[in-house]
Amino acid sequence: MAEVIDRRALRTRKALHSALMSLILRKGYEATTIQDIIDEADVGRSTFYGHYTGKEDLLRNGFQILRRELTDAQRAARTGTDGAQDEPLGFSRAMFEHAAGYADVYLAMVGGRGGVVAIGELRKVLSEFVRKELPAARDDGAVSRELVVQFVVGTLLTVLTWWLERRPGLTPAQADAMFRRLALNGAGASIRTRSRVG
Amino acid sequence: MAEVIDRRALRTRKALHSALMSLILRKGYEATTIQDIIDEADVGRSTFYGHYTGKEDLLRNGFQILRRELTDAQRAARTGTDGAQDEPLGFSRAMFEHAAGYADVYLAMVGGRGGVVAIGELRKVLSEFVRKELPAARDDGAVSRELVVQFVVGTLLTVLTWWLERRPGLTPAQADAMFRRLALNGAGASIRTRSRVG
DNA sequence: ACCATACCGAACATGGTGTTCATCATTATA
DNA sequence: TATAATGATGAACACCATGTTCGGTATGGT
Repeated sequence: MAEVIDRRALRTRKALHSALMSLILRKGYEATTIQDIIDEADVGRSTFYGHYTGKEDLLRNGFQILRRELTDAQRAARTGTDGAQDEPLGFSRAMFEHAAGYADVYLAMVGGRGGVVAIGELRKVLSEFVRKELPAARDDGAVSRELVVQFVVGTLLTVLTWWLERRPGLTPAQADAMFRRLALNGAGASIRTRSRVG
Repeated sequence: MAEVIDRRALRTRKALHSALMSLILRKGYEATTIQDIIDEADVGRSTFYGHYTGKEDLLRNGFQILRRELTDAQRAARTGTDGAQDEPLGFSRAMFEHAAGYADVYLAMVGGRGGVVAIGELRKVLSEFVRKELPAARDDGAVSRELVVQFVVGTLLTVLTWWLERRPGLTPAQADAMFRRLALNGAGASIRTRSRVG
C-alpha cells in the first residue's frame, strides 16, 4: 500500500520522525507543536500536511516501523539460539535487546513523555506479542486470560521504564531476568519478610 | 494554607471539578478545552483563571482531595476490622472499596482518558501508600526495592483498569483478590500449563 | 534533457489562550 | 438591615498554533 519511492519523500519523513523524537525527549509529546516539528526538521508547513494529517498521525506511523522491527528481531532470535524459544514468556529477551539498541526511542515513548498515544500504541504492540506467547493458557476461574495479558504487558512496561530511566547501566539480560521473575513469581518473595510460605 | 471560606468560591470550584470529570469521560482530557469546561460549568472565563492557572492545575487539585479521602478510608479500615491490617499489601482492599464508590471518577482517570497528568498523579498517590506498606522489605540483590514498588503500583493500576472497564460487575473483594494473587505470586500458575514447578 | 512530483513559503480564516477591567451580585458582619 | 468586601461576569484584547490553498522552485526518475 502506497509504496514510497522518491528519495525526497523518504528524506522528509525521516527528518520528521527524528525531529519528533528529539522534541519528545526535550519537552514531551503534548507540549510539542507542529510548528516545533517542522522547524526542527526544516520542512515546509504544507509539506508536513502532505505526508501526515497531524502529529498523532506521525507518531502512530512510527509504531508501524517499530512493530516491523520487533517482529524481525523476534524471528531472528527464535531461529538463532534455539532451545530457549519455548520457555514461558520467551519473547521478552529479544525485546529488551531491541530496546537497548534504540534506547532513545524507547525512552521517548515510555514514562509519560510520549503522551497517552505513545503508551497506548506501545501497549497494543506488546499485547500482540504477549497474546501470541500465551496461546494455550488455561482460563482458570481465578484470573481471566485477558487480565493475565494486561498484567504481563504492564509488568513489561514497568521494568522497561525503570531500567531505562533509573538503571541504564544494567544489561538487557539482567533487565529481562527481573521481568521474568516478577511476571512469573510476583513480588511475594521480596515482600514477605517475617511470614513463611504457607 | 489558603483557607477557602466563601460559599461562592466553593460552588465555583465544585462546578469546575465536576465539569472536568464529565468532559474527561465524554471526550478525554487532552481534547477537553478550557472553553468546554467553563461552558459546562457555566462559569465566566476570568472566574476560572481566578481559581486555577489552567486545566492541569484544576486536575492536579482534584488529586489532593482524592489523596485525603483515600487516607481517611485507609485509617477507617485499619481501625475497623483489625486483624487483616498487617497482611502484606493490606492497604489494597480499602482502595478497591473506595474506587467502587467513586467509579466514575476513577474511570475518568484510568486507561488514558485522563491523559498523562492523571495517570502520573494517580501513580504518585498510590506509590506513597505502597511505600508505606513495604517499610522493611529487604532489598535482595535480585530486585531493587523501588522496582518492587513500581511493580506493585503497576499491577494495582492494571487490575483497577481491567475491573472498571471490562468487569464492572465484580465486587471490590473479588478485584482485590486478583490483585493480591498477581502481585504476590505472579502469573506463573496461569501460564505454565505443561511444565512442572521445578 | 524532460517531465513528473515533491518541496517551499506566504497568506488566510479559525479557534483556543491568558489577561485586563469596569460592572454587577452575593456574602459576612456590625 | 445597611455596608464594605469579595467573588463573578462578560466583553475586549493580543498572541499563537492549526489546517488549508496556491503559484513558483528544486530535485528526482527515466
